[in-house]
Amino acid sequence: MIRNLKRTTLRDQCLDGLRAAITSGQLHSGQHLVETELSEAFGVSRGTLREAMRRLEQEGLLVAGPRGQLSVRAIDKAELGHIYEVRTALEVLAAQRLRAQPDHAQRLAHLREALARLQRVEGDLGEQIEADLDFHRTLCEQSGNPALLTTWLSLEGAIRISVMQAGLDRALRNMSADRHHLIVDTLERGDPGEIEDELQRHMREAVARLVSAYETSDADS
Amino acid sequence: MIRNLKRTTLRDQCLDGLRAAITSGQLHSGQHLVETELSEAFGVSRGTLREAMRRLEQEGLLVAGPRGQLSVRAIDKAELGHIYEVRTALEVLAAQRLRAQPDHAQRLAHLREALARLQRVEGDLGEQIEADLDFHRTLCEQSGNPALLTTWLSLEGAIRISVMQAGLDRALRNMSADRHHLIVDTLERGDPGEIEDELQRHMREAVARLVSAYETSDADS
DNA sequence: TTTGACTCTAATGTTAACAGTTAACATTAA
DNA sequence: TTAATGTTAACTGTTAACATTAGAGTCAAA
Repeated sequence: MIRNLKRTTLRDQCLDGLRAAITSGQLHSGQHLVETELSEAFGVSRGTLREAMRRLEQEGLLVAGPRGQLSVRAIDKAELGHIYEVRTALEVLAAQRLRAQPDHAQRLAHLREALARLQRVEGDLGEQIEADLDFHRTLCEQSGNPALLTTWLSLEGAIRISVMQAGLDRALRNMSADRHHLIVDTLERGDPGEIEDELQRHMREAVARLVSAYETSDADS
Repeated sequence: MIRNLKRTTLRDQCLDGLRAAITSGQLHSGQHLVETELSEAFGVSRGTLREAMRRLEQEGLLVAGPRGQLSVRAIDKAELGHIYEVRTALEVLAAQRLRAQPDHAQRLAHLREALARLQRVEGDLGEQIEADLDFHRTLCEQSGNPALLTTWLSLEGAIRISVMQAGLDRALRNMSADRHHLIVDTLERGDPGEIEDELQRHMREAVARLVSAYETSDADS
């Protein structure tokens, strides 16, 4: 099979590298990023790095301070709630649209696949968060609405930061494939109201988990 | 009175200038943008311009072709439908959240203000589209959820391009303040289902208008 | 007519250096 | 001692130049 070869620019490598560093916690929330240090660390020039940073800025992973100084975004409890409110609305729409597709059986199969992966990696914290996000991303992909996926992706960075801030271990405690099983089952049954309720509940619980982690870390400090 | 001086970087000026050029139709859909030409036109270096372009790329106003060549995004009928589907979901959420705020009366007042402007400019095409977007943006602002506004803004560029492609005159024909009056009235009455239905209808009609404009221009060509 | 090698050009990718600004520290004078 | 004023170091804003590559065009040989 002949595929398009992918050309990878330094800028894109920086982008991926930075994103990974942030979402893995190597660069923690609030940390100030110095262009000169980073460009040296990546072995690229400042101009190249800056383009990547501008992108991350708009993705919501970085925020600009008064003098243009970029730092890793910190997300408080209120913002977390707001983000998940939007996220929920998007995924509810995704579920409804998926259901309305003529080939929804096939699309559901993709979702079941993502679910299977989620079960497979149960126990591995790093993999589990990836599998979880993958499941929800798949839901948006299979909605048949690319704009919906794009919009969801614009929230993904912020979601990852929230999880990272809450602490991987805390965030994932009580988080299992079972809950996602419920979503797929509900989707299969196909009652729109039921689907919405199930997703609302799923998200509400996720927020509660993350917020509680915030509070215990508040107590620590 | 001594005020804080407004610090405006060249990058941000380029950003605004480019956005304006695109959404005003000076740069038409599909047009290829050459860095060297633009940087010369703006009187800035390529590096500075590139940062602005990267941002517009992620805003969805520009798309990158092979070898990184950026051109003004063209939106087809299918994409238009997808975008408005997401937009509708966001605004429905905004309306529901606005309604749930403790000071929703005050927030509704802001919306009425935007409505008044819409009535005031009736007739002036350029102003009308601005007032229309302003109304819907205000709805998101007054939802009390900043993340919702941010997400909506990430669609605004694409929406403007759609309108521009459809042609200002065609897009705005049949578009009146009356229809927005209905939204506010429904919001005031406060029945969630009714609010959703009204917004759905509003958007469905908007898409129909825009798509019909596409088709007549298809016939022209 | 087509293929292949070659050149040339135009555009983006990338870099290094310069300029301006801020914040912290050192110095001086009252 | 302290408050005002140099002074310096660090960082971002900005630029100009160099590197690389896709694409068009040319031309000769099969």
